[in-house]
Amino acid sequence: MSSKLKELEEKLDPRVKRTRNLILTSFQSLLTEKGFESVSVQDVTNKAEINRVTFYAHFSDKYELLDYTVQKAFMSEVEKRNLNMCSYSPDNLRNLILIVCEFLVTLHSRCAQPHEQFESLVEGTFKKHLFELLSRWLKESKLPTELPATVATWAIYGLATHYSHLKKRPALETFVDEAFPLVAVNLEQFA
Amino acid sequence: MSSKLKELEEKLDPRVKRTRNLILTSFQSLLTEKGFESVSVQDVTNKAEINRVTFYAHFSDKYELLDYTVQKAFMSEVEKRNLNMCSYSPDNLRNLILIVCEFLVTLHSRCAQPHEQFESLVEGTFKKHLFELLSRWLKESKLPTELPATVATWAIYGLATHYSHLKKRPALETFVDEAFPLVAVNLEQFA
DNA sequence: TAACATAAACAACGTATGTAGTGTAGTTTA
DNA sequence: TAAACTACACTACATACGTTGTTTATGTTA
Repeated sequence: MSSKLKELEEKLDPRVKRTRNLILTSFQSLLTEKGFESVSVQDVTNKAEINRVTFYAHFSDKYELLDYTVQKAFMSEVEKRNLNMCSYSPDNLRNLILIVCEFLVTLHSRCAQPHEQFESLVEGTFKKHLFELLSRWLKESKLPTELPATVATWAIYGLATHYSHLKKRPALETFVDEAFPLVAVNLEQFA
Repeated sequence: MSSKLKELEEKLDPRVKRTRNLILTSFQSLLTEKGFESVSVQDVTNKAEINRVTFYAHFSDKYELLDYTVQKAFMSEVEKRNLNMCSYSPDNLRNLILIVCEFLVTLHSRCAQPHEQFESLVEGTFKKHLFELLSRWLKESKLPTELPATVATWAIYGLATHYSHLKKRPALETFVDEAFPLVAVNLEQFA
């Protein structure tokens, strides 16, 4: 899945790779500086030292750029922890919850004044991939998996959002201990 | 809560009420015609026959307008079914799930090509109110309610989104029968 | 009804967006 | 290495956004 994506990316024209990376890194550093809402396409292309029009050859707008960024970040996390090709187990679930929490905490620290609109956008992208992953985990089951996978996806993302918004965050492990059973109830039949 | 809001609105300058209504109805009909993404502030004010600048005296942008619209719609649904001031019971939960599903189905029928960004925005607003409602339901409990309320909020909204996106939707009652236990597991301790 | 307060209209401005056309320079393939 | 391809730069344009200042009209209060 994501390895296919990598292959595709590696075969690209070096100019394209270069430009895309310039856009990505400029975008990320601007995100930390000023926050998503106040970053313009102009800003990105200025920092990347490319022409503004070139930007539109790669992304249709800054929302698609955000999408792409989030997707890349999530996939690299998942691969790092080898969660991509496994099936449901309590341990895997714990790790997954953990990843999502970490991801959102990091996101908040790396993005100045993350406002609602921004978070909504990230959420949409992120959940899509989370759902795919969970569906893969439950795939071998003979039971219907759509609804449990849906509930789990949303519950995990919801809990992680909650955690990342707390003023005084407890230790991540502590939180995951509390959160885990709330998600696991509906998945245990697949263990 | 929402009654307070109504009181406030009724004391408004008639000119304000008039203008706001013009904006709201124009917006809604444009939503059905062209879909959220392709509606501009200009469009709204043209149809409402007010000056574009006047719009900004009422809403800071079209996103805030959407926010306001969703909020009003949700609250009126909740009040219609008297779900506002009660506490957790299986029956209330069923009705709540039902409302949310209906809301999203209606939304899709009333909005041309609802795209991701649009749905994300609706979701943000909607979940905020859903969470408040559920928290109110669980309030009297001595148990901690934050995490269960969070999970329930997200699970309900997730399931409703899933339902509203199905090509061939089963009868609403049937779906709610399936969905209900997945949400209720974590709330039964409050019954 | 007179005095006051303020909502809305109108004109004008600077900025960001997204698109189109043309030329140039870097990349791939034969 | 020559030919074909295409990513990028640059110019230009039409459109939408959000704000400011001024005037007019409508509503409120004394």
